[in-house]
Amino acid sequence: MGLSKSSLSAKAPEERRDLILRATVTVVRDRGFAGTRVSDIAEAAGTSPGLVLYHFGSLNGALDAALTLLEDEFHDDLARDLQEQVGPVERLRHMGDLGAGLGPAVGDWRLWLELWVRALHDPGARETRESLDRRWRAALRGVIEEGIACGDFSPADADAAATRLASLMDGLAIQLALDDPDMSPERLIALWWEAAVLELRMNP
Amino acid sequence: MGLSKSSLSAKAPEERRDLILRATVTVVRDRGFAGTRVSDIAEAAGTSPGLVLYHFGSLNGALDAALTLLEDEFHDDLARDLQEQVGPVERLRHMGDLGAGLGPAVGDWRLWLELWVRALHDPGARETRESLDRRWRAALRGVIEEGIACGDFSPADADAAATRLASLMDGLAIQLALDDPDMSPERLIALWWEAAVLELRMNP
DNA sequence: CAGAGTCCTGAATGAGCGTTCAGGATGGCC
DNA sequence: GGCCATCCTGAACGCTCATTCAGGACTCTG
Repeated sequence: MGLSKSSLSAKAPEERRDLILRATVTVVRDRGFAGTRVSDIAEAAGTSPGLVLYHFGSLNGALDAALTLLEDEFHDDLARDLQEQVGPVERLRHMGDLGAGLGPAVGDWRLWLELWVRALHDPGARETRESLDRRWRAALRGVIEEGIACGDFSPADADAAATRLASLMDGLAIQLALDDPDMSPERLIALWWEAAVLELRMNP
Repeated sequence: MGLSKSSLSAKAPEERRDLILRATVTVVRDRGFAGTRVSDIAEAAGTSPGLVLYHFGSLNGALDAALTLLEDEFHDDLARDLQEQVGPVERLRHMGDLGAGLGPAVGDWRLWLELWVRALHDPGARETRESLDRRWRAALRGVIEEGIACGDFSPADADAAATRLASLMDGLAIQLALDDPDMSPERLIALWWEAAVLELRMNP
């Protein structure tokens, strides 16, 4: 029995660390930052509270590390996802799908809400939030410019249109995250797409 | 000295209760729901922790009561504010100002963020959130219909336009609440108004 | 195979905080 | 004036955690 126990311990510390990180994201997702305890993370990761602190120094350290993991994955997923699409119209449409939670890139909007509130009080979270937002908006802006270049889009003001479409997505997604009965992924996509058509004066 | 102390106590309990409620809102505004302690509220209200519990039963009771106070005031302020404006265009413009934080009705968007996150985990907050949202959207919807009736607005889809304009306001306001360097009250107003012009096909 | 370093555990510690409570003051009522 | 209900205080209680720590096990190195 000593063996069976030890087969789990001291084995592949990097894997363990990563496991804990993902467990942290999971716990934050349904408990929120404020409700996440060290023991919750440990339990979700199938390990002991001590190990969480061993790897990350403190609860806050684990939360911060989870945040940066999230940021990196978001970046990679988004870049990969968009590359798979051909042409600005398809890419734009795909960003709508991502916003509706259909892809891995945006993930769960509840996490975004949590991040926003944490950003109100924690400088690290504030930076992560800004960085994530910047990347998302830059991607949107890139798609729009691509569309302008090839004649698919002709917005009156590309900058304003990009900001509005990004903000609209946030606002719609809030309702989705909060399970508002008036919102659904399909409706979000439809509403957002119509706004995009309007803003970008798309050529049919 | 016994007198000077007693002059503050046991005097106007309703006032005291209200004072505590307002103190609660203040504390939540800059500490957040998760960071608000009973002693913070007591200190901000210039009273003792015991009294907070005496009036509201528990910390959560105080937070909930503060939330309903907020909801009522929001409702009253919004109705009054809008009545002071003449015509749908003026009213719509005023709603933009309110969203930018210029009026008392919307108050502080940081509180809205906090409310959203609390709504993720607390049923009471969820209801308050939905109610506030409904009222705000109903007001917007009312203004839009008024504008349609008198020919100022002619949106392709009034429902969709209302939802989008409300959501856009939320999304823009998040950046304002988070002190995003790319956002300011003036920019929010301008961006939102342009969207309204576009969505509602306003007659100039 | 001995020793050292790394990884891991879970019980102990101690701080922070919600809540309780015993008691004091006030104001109204008879 | 005496009495009672209400209002109010702040010290004390007890619980919930984050964090510490002493020790055990594994892996690698020589």
